[in-house]
Amino acid sequence: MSSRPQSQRDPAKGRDEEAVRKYIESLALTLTQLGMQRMSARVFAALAVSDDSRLTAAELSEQLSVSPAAISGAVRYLDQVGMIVKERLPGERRDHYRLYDDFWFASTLKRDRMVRMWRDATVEGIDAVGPDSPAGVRLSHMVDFLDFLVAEIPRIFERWEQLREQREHPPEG
Amino acid sequence: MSSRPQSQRDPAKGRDEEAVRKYIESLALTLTQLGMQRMSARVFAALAVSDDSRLTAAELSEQLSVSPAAISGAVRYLDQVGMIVKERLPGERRDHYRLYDDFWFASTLKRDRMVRMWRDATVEGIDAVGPDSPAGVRLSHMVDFLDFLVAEIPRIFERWEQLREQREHPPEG
DNA sequence: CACTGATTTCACAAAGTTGTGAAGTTAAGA
DNA sequence: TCTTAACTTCACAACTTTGTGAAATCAGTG
Repeated sequence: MSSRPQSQRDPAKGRDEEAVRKYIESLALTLTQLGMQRMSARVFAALAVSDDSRLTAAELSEQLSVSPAAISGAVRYLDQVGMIVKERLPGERRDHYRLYDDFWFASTLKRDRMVRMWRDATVEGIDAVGPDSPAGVRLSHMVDFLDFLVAEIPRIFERWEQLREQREHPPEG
Repeated sequence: MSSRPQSQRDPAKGRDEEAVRKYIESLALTLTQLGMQRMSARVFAALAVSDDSRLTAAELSEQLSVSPAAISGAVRYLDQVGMIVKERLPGERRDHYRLYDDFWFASTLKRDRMVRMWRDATVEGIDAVGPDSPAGVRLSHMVDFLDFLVAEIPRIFERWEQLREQREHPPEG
């Protein structure tokens, strides 16, 4: 019993397609719980494991076993939030969808926008309950925290960039 | 025309109930878009604007115009993720639900758990596509970033605590 | 220990979301 | 300009989620 009957790694391809499919669904599930639409999450995951992070709608449709219509809707969303680009080389029939390498920024910028919305809504609330009431004071603290967060997000990414650069060009050659 | 006919600020109460209700819905909407369940978001918002951040199920039910059953479900969730506490003073009939003042921690800890899940799922993915394939390299970078994030989150809160302390006890008395 | 008010659970109805097939639109190549 | 492959849009059906009323459970109080 040294072979794996169901989850077989094909030496030619170098990847265990069964496990890849499982991973796609597992990553998609996590992203869904984080608030991403189901199909968009699956498309995202499929692109992430594709070797050149670039697939056509037809390939996505086949790999995920869904209709082209579903792909169309999913990529529209991913495009809007800036996580993928649609590419068509001159003289080509089909679009390719590419994952942004720095999609972290894109997805986090979206969250940043939400925090700002939260903050702005809360400022309205302070006025409504009265700035000096206990609730008003509490809401003011909330705004302080949200302002802090908004200011902090760019710093986090700076730090990540630094760290990445250090890894790619270590101090000692 | 110096009075506001619909959105009236009652001097006795010191708050514009109409505007408060609007704020509750607006905050709830934002939180929903951030991934919180609708009713839980409304309960959270209602507690945030209540003067002592403490309401009974009946009060919540009335203020939000929903059944006690709906409140029951919403507070169960909020309790699970640690954003509220259920309190009943000895010799009382009804529970009070209180907003954690440092609910930021709770809500962010939940997100932290998600990031870890994402990270762990991705490690599985690396094995599936082969660590040396282009996809494998890309997924490794993803893991690096997620590890960075997980490490960063506690530091952010440390910084917030410092800032808050400075505000409350400024260097010059 | 029975009574009563409060909360939770459960089955179901209403509302919302998601993916499909089919029809419509766009653009490359003859 | 016509043909055709590829993508998008739309109405609808399947599925999921959410909130309700009614019944059950729980906890104080006489």
